[in-house]
Amino acid sequence: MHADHAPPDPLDRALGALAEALAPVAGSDPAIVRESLAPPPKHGHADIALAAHRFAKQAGTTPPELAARLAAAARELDFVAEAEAAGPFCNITWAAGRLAADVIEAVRVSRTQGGLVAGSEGEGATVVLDFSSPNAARKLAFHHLRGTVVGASLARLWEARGWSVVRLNFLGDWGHNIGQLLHKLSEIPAGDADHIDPSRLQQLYVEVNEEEAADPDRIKAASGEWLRRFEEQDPVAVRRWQLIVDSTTEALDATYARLGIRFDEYRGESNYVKTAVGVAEELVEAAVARVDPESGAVYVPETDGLQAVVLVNSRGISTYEGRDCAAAVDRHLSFRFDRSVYLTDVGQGGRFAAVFAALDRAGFEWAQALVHLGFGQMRLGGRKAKTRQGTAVPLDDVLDEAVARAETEIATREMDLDDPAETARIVGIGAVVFSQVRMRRTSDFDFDLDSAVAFRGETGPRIQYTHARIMSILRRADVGVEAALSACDASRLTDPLERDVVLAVAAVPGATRKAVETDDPSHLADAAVGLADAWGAYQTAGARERPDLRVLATDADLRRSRLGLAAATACGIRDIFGVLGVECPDRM
RNA sequence: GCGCCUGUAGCUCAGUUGGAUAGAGCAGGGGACUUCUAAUCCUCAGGUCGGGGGUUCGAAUCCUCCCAGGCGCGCCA
Repeated sequence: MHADHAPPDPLDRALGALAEALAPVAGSDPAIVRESLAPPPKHGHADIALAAHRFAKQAGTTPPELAARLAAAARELDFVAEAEAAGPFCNITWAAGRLAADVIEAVRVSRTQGGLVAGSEGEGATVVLDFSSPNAARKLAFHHLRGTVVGASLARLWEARGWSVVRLNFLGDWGHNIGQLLHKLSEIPAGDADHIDPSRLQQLYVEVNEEEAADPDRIKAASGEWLRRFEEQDPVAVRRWQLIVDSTTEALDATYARLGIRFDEYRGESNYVKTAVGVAEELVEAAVARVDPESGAVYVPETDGLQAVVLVNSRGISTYEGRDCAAAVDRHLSFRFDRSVYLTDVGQGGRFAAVFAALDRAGFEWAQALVHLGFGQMRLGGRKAKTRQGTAVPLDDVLDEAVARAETEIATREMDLDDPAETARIVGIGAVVFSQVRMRRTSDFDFDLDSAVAFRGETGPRIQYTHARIMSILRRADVGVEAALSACDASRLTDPLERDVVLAVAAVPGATRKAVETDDPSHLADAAVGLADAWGAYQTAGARERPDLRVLATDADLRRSRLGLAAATACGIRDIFGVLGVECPDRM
């Protein structure tokens, strides 16, 4: 299943071997047994369980009897510590020392293979990912946050799994708003027109909208006229348009940089305004689209559950959907993708489904590789965070606020840091980023800066803190991560609290696979929380009521074992946060 | 009107495709700093899984009907 050079996954191997051993007893296929293995409810003590109900009839016995037989078979395995029937369930506990040794070794090996999140599903394949999708002349706003952060995370995840990823930003650089600005720029003296400061552009945008509110007819006419001039490649219009786009991307890139994000491609919507008409004609020739005899508009009629799509309006101008079609063609020609992904809010799913289906029926065989991934709607204090001109919350403001709060928090502690401001930046931004990837991709959720930046509970900063505490221990021991992993004798890690940490580390590869399968980085966030929970309980116990669990034990062998576990945990957190886009300071 | 989505603790969310006594975090109560970083940890309390009916050994999960929200539905982007 896994490519040779992907790091080993001991838990996966153990589950596979267990399924192989139990399948004959259950009278079923190993793959089916494997799928049925599930963690028991919280109150149980076992690590993994198999419900015997579904196999009993086939095995010609009752569920409790079969569970007993399964337990007997499981006990024979050297990596199983105990197995027992509890009514119709067979509960299995892994042999702690054995699993720990495999897990630490897997982490050690993974250091040279791209980390615990590495994999090879995407080897040799190219995926184009369209995400963020801002509009010209507007700042990146709060409502762009989710798609931007999740998209960047997916891009890193796919790269870790071998894909060649094209990060593509589809800029809204055409339409009424652009027309307004082309017109408004008439007010700028020619001498200033080499460059427009982003904040100035923003200001012009607000002003022209105010003017339009006061005198709609005049501004709409002027805007339409400028848009037409731009389409005809009028030199003045083209130059103004370029100023707008340059100023916009300058501002956008500054904000993206704060989030550690860069794009490989900016493709503006305006590139497709004309080519979309040609693509629409192709769809008409393929009998997928029609020309409305009355209006002259080109549209794809409603078909089996898919909404109708207008490609060209009655004035002969392409619509957004028409441009989507043209852009899809362009992406195929430019990148020869194996998969072309559009990450937008879930509400646009219907539209994309209709567009993709139209391209497919028109005979573009690559249209099968077009997929829409939706993310849940963001709410701000229970209200819809909508784009309303001028009133949208700039993302930079949110980031500034998060960093400011981290600064305040840092000021209250005694830890002396080389660069408190830099730490505050990492913690504040990390808190915001983590809040976005924590939820399942498709869940709507209510964003509240206070809870995102609370720095306690299931937050980025708490996980960063866990990592920093581990690094602090390694510093005291004067040992590096690699050395600690190599020197570890994991068979000494037998305390239940240590076992929990081992299991949390062991869960990382599986969580990554799940994230890939579901195109959802939140499963990685879960694994990171699991690491922080397990390590936090262990380290705090060692520091308080359980001095026998101190990592820096006097017994040299034990100390080496625990340092190895510490290093493995730090690696797990770092590997995951690397994909999620959260930095991990060594001190905080 | 048609279609899709959502409804789980006071709040924000999980729930591994039908399995055991439905889980976390926050907020609330009670504890642990001479100790490897208290941005931590331990503990308690908190639920008719929106409601009714159905399917079966077994339902938060599948079917159906209601109720309450949200989103989309041929010339906006």
